Amino acid sequence: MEHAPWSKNGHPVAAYWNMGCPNANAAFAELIRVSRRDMRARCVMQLASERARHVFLPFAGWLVAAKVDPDGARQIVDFVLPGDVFDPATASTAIAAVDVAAVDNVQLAMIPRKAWHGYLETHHAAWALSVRQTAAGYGRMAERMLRLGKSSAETRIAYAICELCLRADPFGLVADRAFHLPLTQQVLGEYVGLSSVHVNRTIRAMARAGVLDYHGQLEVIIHDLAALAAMAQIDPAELRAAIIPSPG
Amino acid sequence: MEHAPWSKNGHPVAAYWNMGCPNANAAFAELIRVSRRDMRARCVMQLASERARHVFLPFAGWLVAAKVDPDGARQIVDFVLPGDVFDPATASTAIAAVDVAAVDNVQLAMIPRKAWHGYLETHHAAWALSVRQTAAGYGRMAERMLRLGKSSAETRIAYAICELCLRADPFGLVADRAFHLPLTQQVLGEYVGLSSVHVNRTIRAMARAGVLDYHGQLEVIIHDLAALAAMAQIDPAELRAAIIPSPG
DNA sequence: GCCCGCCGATAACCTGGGTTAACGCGCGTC
DNA sequence: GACGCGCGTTAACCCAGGTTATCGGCGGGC
Repeated sequence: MEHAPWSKNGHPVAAYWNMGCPNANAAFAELIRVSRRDMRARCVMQLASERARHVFLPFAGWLVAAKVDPDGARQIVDFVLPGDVFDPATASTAIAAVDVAAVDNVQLAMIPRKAWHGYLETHHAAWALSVRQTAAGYGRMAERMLRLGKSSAETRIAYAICELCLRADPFGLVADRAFHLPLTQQVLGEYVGLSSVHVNRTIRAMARAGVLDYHGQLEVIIHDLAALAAMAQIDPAELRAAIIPSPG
Repeated sequence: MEHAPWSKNGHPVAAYWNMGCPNANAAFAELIRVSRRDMRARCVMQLASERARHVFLPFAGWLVAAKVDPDGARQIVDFVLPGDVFDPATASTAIAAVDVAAVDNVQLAMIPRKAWHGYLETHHAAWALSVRQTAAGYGRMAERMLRLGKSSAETRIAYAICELCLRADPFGLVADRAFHLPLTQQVLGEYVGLSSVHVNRTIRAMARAGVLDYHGQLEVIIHDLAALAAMAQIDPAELRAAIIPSPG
């Protein structure tokens, strides 16, 4: 992993949010400069129902937005990938709806919410991108809710793999059909609403069926994309359009 | 139900979105005037993955945002209540993420998306309200996702009743603890991810336990709010803050 | 008036996935 | 090098909730 990627204008995340506008570039760089952080895996940065002070913008590594129920079971509401900006605020904007934590080691910016919203109000292209990101997040949650409510374990897991593969792709993390999810089976289970044991059963069965291959820590190789998409009950192109915020 | 409520300045939904500003008032009234509709129960106004042309603003009656899976099972992603503005667009903003349909008979405005977004850009208070509504919707989905993924039937249903009671309240539809949900048990099941049979089993058990009372078509009376909140695993005040977009 | 379709209510039966427990492996610590 | 711990893997058991079927009531259409 490269060193301090946000300091480089050429970093894909910076380019994504600057959108080539030198004016925005300076303002954005200043926002980042003062709010960059490194966090270790599992570090919790925001607790649900505490004050929401920052939006989160990872440059490298993944975050989770999650809720924990009284018995300690965790449901992951969404992953936050490099380039995504995540605002945990609820209706009463001072309070966070969810916990935010690092999945793996993360380089990110924790930007004060007011500063970020000020940036959006004065930089129209960034604002428009933010609107598309929000809509994309809504689309993802709708898709996942459908599967959480109605679908078999196989469908849920196949869908999660498709979704995360698509989302990981824009920043070139995916070579062909082989890619790395920085997730334990436990965490994947918290995402799709299954126990880690059943995640294991299901993934193994998919591997046995020749649909995909994987090695520890979810190093995934998709062998039969058509079959995987069928299990996930999606059309890859359509899902991409619904779920990936296109820049520009 | 009163006649053509949108034509009256005093209508609570209009007041909510005008926020007393006479300028906004006129612009808002014009938006509504040209886009108002009446729809019968179950009428579908938007199909997922078709072009998203309108935002939906009900004045009376409820809408659903839902997805249908290949076997025809429907998952309700969110309800749209009087005063809520719902934009079904995805990441590629031309396409809708979800179906939108009327739950019961509905009086609403179907406002062209561009016109609505233009209104928001030129009326700051309305824009701020819209941001809070979006955040509230996110908070609701996060809460419901937690329960879809992890919780028992009892918890899911108790939560749904609490949520819908809170949301129905702001427009004075709730007298004490008695209120009406315009839902069949089938529809409630599609909301919480349960079969209608199991919804019935669970609600009956709750009634037998003295927590609530109800009569056909979900005419609900809450007898023991504390017990219901405990089942739902919520604190009512906290949930309200997270989920209800306060005006102003 | 009759018919029909929708909804609530229940019972009987079945299964997908949770739970628990046990084992092996790789990695970091001391 | 020994130990501990997190993770993947598998097997055995069990139950919450799905499925199917049946019945009664109610409202709407003709």
